[in-house]
Amino acid sequence: MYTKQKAIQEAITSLKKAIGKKFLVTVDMFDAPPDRKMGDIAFPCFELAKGEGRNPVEIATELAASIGPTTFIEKIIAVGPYVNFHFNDEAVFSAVLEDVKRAGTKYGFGESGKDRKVLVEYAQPNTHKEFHVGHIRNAVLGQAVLNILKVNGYETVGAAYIGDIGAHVAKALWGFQKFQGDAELVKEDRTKRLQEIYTEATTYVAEHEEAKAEIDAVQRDLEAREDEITKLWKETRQWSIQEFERIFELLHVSPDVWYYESEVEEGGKELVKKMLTDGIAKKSEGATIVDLEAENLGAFLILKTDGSSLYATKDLALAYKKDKQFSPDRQIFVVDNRQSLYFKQLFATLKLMGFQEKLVHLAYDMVNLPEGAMSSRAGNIVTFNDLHQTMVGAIKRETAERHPDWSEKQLNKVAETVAISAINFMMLRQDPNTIITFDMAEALSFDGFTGPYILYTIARIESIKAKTKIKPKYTKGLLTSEKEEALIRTIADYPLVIQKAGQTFNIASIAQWAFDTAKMFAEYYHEVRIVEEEDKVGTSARLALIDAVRQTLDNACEILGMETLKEM
RNA sequence: GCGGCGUUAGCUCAGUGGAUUAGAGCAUUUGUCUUCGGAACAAAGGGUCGGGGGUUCGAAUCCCUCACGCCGCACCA
Repeated sequence: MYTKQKAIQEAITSLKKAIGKKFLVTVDMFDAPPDRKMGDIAFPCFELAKGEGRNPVEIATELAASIGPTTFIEKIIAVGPYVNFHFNDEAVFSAVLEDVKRAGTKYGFGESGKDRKVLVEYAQPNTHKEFHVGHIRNAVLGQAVLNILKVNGYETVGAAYIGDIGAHVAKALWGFQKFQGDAELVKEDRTKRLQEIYTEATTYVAEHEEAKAEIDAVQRDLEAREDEITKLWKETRQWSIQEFERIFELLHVSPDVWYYESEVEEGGKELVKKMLTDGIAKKSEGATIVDLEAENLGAFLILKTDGSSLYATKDLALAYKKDKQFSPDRQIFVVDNRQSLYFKQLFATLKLMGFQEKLVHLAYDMVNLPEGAMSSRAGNIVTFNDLHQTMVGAIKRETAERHPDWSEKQLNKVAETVAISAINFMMLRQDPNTIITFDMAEALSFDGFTGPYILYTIARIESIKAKTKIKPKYTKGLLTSEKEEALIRTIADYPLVIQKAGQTFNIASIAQWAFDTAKMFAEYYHEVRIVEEEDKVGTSARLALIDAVRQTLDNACEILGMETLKEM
């Protein structure tokens, strides 16, 4: 347990003693007072008063008067219907800095997920199409969820699930044979070319009705694993997969296991057969469905009339496959919110089948362009490569101006790191349930609420540390300015932010915390001279503080998939 | 038609288990800096929290209703 949590426990113990057994005080009842001057934590008395049929203001006054100071709490004052607890700054400050020093890269880690195992499915791009900014949101969000669970003590499994089969693949392969043939294709261009072919094929089909039958034939041949088309499928599929591996690595997205739709298709069909025998599924209008009318979820289609599989066919099989391989307590599906009904149906069906694990659909909204939704069929998409290259280019130019003496290699490394921090932060700073309107001009601005601003803060602290020989060491009573206290408090808050995010998956709150903290440091830096060679004790204390800021920011960046830098 | 989500400053977004004059970033205007990195800091202007009604001492936040937008509702994924 970290200092602030300990302090809250002290407040709980005191309150319990004062109230007695008639009312249970818990951690999540505490609020933050609107103004720090009013106290560090507040206990609202509304609920307690309601139970006793009394005035909350009166109760607050009584409670405050009957509670005495403890190790971390020095004053207890009633303000209206709230009992406000003021921390003992000296005790809390040194304990917080000690926490960070002791835990280091693990500061903020908790154990709320101890002995529980969660599997997160995310990163589900389709092969034969390009990876675009919408896929980035999915992959980066899923990875952050995985990270926050890990940090809270859960055992985790991250699962990518690749759409490597189905109608879109058939169309792409048909298009490849028709438009590409044996023409030369260099390695760097091949996935981009696949996307072009897909778009071209879509346009062609719209104008040539007869092409549809040809594509259907390709799909049949493919499902029958006919030699020639299977060879082309395997080859082109591999291009996409290699590209995904490259992109994931750049984004710090690292699934533990990769599943493919092609490997669960057959198992899914068998499962449907069994469901028919068991009476869970039935035939309807030639297709196979699960009747979920009783739960107001309509009919859930699990096999097409022609006996070919659907997304649902494969998802049913995949749920069991994950279970067999990892037996998690919970499966989380990071999939866009258009799929909300689908997942309700899928989960209801699995429940009917006796599936035990807790299932959660973590929905997120789309990434749109200023002119509207992206469509890979129409080809108006911003791909990862477009965004990445534009960003790296812009950052490299800016970095070169700042560091004319740097080598090409150094410039590339820094531009790469800053670009990814900007991309990941952009995707994570906003509530998942809201549309991100992607604007390239805005994406290329690195001021304010952005990843580079956070990285810049860390680089600055590193730079200050590197310029003095004085070692960081906190001495009680030396950090008393308003900004210094604010910084220590935000560091003290961090473990609670992490714990809460582990329960709510509110990754944006971590991004917000990181920005607020970086902002506080910038204000402090402009107000106070940190290194004063003639004041060794004071400098030591300030260095201890800013190093704790750096460490905590670093830890937050790790969760957000942002690598940090000593110079940029 | 039914259901889900959304509507807060010019733009992009926080805040929604009811606490003071509703916050941030960008943009605009004006400043700061011979000193630890200006991807910085300070300040100003800018808001009937979509409309209406209700509950409450008190509502952006809870309830009802209307409007607008996006999405979903059987053989796509």
